Amino acid sequence: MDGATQKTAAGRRSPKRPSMADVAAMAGVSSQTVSRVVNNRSNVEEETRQRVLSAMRVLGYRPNTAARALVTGQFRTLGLISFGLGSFGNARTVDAVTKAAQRAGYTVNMIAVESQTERAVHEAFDQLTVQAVDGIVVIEAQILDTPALRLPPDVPVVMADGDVSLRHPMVDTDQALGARLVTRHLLGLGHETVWHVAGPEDSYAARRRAESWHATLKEADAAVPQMLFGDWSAASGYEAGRVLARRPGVTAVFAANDQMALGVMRAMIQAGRRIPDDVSIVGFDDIEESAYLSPSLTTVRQDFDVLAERIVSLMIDQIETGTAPAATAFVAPQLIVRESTGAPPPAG
Amino acid sequence: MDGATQKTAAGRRSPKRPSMADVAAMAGVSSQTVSRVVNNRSNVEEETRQRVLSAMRVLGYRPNTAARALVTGQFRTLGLISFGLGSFGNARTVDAVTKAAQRAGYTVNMIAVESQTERAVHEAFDQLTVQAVDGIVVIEAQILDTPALRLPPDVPVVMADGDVSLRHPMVDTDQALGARLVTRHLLGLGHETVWHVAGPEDSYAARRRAESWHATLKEADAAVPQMLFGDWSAASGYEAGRVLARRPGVTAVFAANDQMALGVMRAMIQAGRRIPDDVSIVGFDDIEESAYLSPSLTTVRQDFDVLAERIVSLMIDQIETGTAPAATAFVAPQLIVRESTGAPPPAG
DNA sequence: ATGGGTCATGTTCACGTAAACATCGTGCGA
DNA sequence: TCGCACGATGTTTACGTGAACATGACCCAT
Repeated sequence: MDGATQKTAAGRRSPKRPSMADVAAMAGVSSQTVSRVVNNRSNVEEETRQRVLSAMRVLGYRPNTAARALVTGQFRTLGLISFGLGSFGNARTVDAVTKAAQRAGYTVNMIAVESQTERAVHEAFDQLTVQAVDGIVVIEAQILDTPALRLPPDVPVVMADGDVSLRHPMVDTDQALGARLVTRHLLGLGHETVWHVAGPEDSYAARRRAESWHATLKEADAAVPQMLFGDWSAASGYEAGRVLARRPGVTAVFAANDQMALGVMRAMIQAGRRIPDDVSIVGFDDIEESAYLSPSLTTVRQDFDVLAERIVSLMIDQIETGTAPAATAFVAPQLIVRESTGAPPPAG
Repeated sequence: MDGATQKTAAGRRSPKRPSMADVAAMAGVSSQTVSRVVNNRSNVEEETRQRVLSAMRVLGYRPNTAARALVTGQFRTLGLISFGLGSFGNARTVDAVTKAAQRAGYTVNMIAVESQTERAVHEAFDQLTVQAVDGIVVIEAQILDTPALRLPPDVPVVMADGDVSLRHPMVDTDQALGARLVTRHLLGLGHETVWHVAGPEDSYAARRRAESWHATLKEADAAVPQMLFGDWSAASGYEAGRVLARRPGVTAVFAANDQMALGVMRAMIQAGRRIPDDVSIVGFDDIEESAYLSPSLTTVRQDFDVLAERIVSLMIDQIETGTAPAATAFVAPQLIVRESTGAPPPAG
């Protein structure tokens, strides 16, 4: 808790880990030669290399990251900031980024911002810069909206789900395309218009989906009904669904994610509406459950693996070249048509 | 890709970060005094401390983790190993552990093992020990079953979902209690017996749930039907559900997680069975969706936050005392009764 | 044959921090 | 009044690595 406690916290590892010097002594070479072997330099004679390698094996040598980082200034670690793994999209993104980073030889350091109070956000970033990272991936860029948040100017940043106006490279699913596919699909089935249950107002992804839904309706000369807002949760979708169920003439609902869609479905079913006979419902994300609901849910599938690959490669470019590419990359999503959508009821 | 590339990867941060020496110079003290201020030592005069603090602020000083770790041998970082965030339980556990670790001043370094081949597991652990961590949390202890995997003997380990036989402290939900609650609930409703769709055979959690289901049936003198196996996915639950739907007399099914329960539900509904009138179905996990299914799903809720708190505190105990408590802690889960369970059909 | 270039290897040093030890002043008890 | 303990601060050093530079052997072209 205080200074004294920290002093006792030294956690002695009894048999001191072997260092390069130990390996060098056993192999009968200088520690610099060991360093060359460890780093795969070309200018080491094969026989020497083998001798060093076997000494390393015998002693169980592991390079000391701290010492290496101290010298090179690199940590081969990425920081990852989000509001947590609660939402499907976040969890999938974090999972995919972690795996992509691993493939590139980087480790991922996770930071969860528990609330968007200025203090919480600051603490998270402090922890990350005090901690050793070569770059920061921001999963939900609204975090950056915190007033007076100054990112350390010398750390590369890549955003997933951000806004072009923020001065960092961004990689995201083409949310607008996804929403357009949904809206056109429903209009194409004969629905006069499409209602929308949007995600929270401060989410860039939610905003882009809503804007595109709006634009697509206008393009098609369809009426643009009042939009409802949720917070991504099934509970909020359920609330919105109860409102929509009371409204006659609602034949098609586009929820901004699958969980809200599920809530809408339940509210509709409870109100006696059949899906898709009376109402068509579409989600966004394609969570694993969606294919097994009854009826199964029409939705939009994002390619998180491609997304993550791009994020990581953009990140590593920045780290290795030291320059910030102003790139903004969009990954195309895919409409998955299932049982929850169909033609509007004839009365319609 | 090769050595030469790494050499150019030096990523120069133009304006060198200030070090303790810089702060010391500006404040007119020795760098050791700066160190004392940074570490909150008591023996620094208040006026001096203020002078140092203001110099730190002016220069934007941040302690260098690598240098500190090199000296202290501590990183204030926990390694977290799992198969990824694909499953709900994993994602929730990782999320909660991250947040708990953060509260304790630790950062979390995630490693995903992509497959359980010996090579993949080894790579993951190598990355983690090369990387700097003070301890390792293993989310799915089957990872440790990999033959010839030698954990570095000097790194503290805590398992979530492991087996007592493995020589590490473990913290887990009381899976046996959860399964017993489910089985008793169904028997109490009048079902003659309960069928079980288990998780994969190599999962300790799945095994404990299955064993407890079995034992509870025997205690009640109920017949113990043949157990089916899934892989946690809704798809595998669906397959199992199709098998069960063909079988007359199946009135109650306990699936080892909610996603498989969902698959079973869909198969039953497709086969024309009504839930819960004809068949009762129970899951495990209480994923967010379960409350909003139609019918909503009876399930078992795990307390991931308590779990994570215990994991982290056990971890930190080990790190700070250097000793491994042989503790095994179980966290009690809770049965959540919803619409998917009811009395068996009168035909019986 | 001799000088310059190349390759394997060794030596020295810096990175930024905290521990261990040294120094200096100050106050207090005998 | 003297000596000693204690508190504030400074000095030296180790931590493990990789960069820069140094050394020596050997080869090839003139």
